[in-house]
Amino acid sequence: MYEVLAKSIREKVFLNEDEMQLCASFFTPKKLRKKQYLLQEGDVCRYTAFVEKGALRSYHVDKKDQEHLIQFAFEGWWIADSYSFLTEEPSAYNIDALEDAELLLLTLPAQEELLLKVPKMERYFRILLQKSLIAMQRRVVSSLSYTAEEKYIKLMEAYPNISQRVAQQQIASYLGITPETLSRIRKQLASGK
Amino acid sequence: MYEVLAKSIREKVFLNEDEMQLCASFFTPKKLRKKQYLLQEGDVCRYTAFVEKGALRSYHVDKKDQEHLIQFAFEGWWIADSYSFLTEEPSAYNIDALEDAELLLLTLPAQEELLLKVPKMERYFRILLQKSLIAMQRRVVSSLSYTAEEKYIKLMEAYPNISQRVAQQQIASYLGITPETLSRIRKQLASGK
DNA sequence: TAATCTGCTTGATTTAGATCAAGGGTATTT
DNA sequence: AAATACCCTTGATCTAAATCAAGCAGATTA
Repeated sequence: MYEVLAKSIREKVFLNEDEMQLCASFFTPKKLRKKQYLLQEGDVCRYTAFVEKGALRSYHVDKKDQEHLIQFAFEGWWIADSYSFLTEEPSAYNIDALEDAELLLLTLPAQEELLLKVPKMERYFRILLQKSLIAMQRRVVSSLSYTAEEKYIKLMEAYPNISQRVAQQQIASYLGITPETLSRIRKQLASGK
Repeated sequence: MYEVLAKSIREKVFLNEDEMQLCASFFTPKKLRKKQYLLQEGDVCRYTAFVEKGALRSYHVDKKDQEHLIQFAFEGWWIADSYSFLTEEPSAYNIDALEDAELLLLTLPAQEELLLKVPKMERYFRILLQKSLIAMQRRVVSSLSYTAEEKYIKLMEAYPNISQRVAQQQIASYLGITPETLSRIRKQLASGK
């Protein structure tokens, strides 16, 4: 159950077996069925979730009822609404499972105690956040600088297997375009290059 | 010279005077004139900069020579191209001063040593990154979910004084719209609401 | 097996915002 | 004080992508 997490941690900091065990003890395992919510708009985000298996997404629903995908999370990734998690204010986002999933949940008090007992984990989270920030920043640049087609190509280069895991409408939502536009782009790329 | 930094640190972690002094010793002060570069595209980003005074921006120039503003940085903020800083690969971005500025620079080796000598700073940087990530995420949601006008209104709500500090074209670039469109939006909002 | 969903495609039309172009005001430079 | 640069505004036109609308194939359910 904790292999993926242990691997994620060991890539960034050195923990001995005891520390790793202690660390694991702060997490609660949870299984999620496809389409099941981990977080619904209006609720406080009580967990940061580590994905051991499966796939989740976080998304925002605008006033025209359109979904906008904020983040995918596959094996080895974390997902949450950090703002709601930290402030305990109701979330404006939703998180649900795109596939059946196995998660390891960490509450805010558990995280705080974990960081007290295993201070090396400060480093783990710092490095993690650094990487997330770089990815987010890249996405901002992408949304500012590129056309729909360029954004799609860049996404496919960065995550070549993503189209095997998630529906095209999810990818369209992530890119900030409509499924129709994505379909036309793919047609265009498939034909005359 | 280090007051703003010391305040930023004390808001997040407790350091005694000695630790604070030690901490400060890893930074190099630097003054930048308006329009002067801190980082140019193609160079490796050798510093993360803490802004003690003044204002900077990071931006990307696309193939049509258009600038896209990634981030503003005023007093108390950090700025860098984290990707280039961490990987030592050439940066795709530029950073320059919007106003004369006073910076405190931290190189990667200096940061590493700082974190070794003052491990509490892991926590400082973690908290900092958490906040940056939340802000970035909000920006992604904004770019996916809102119209130009809504994005502008939200920016003004979040940073009411920004228009006194930076030119409208910079704000337009940050929002991902043209200066013409921003001008029209402002006219619209000023008149009949 | 038929029936209802769900996801994808394709076509016609619309639209938000971009682009192109010009003019005016206010700093900054000479 | 003139010259130059920079920034903002306004108008006319264009365009990438959205919206609206159908139809179809594969999966799920009855």
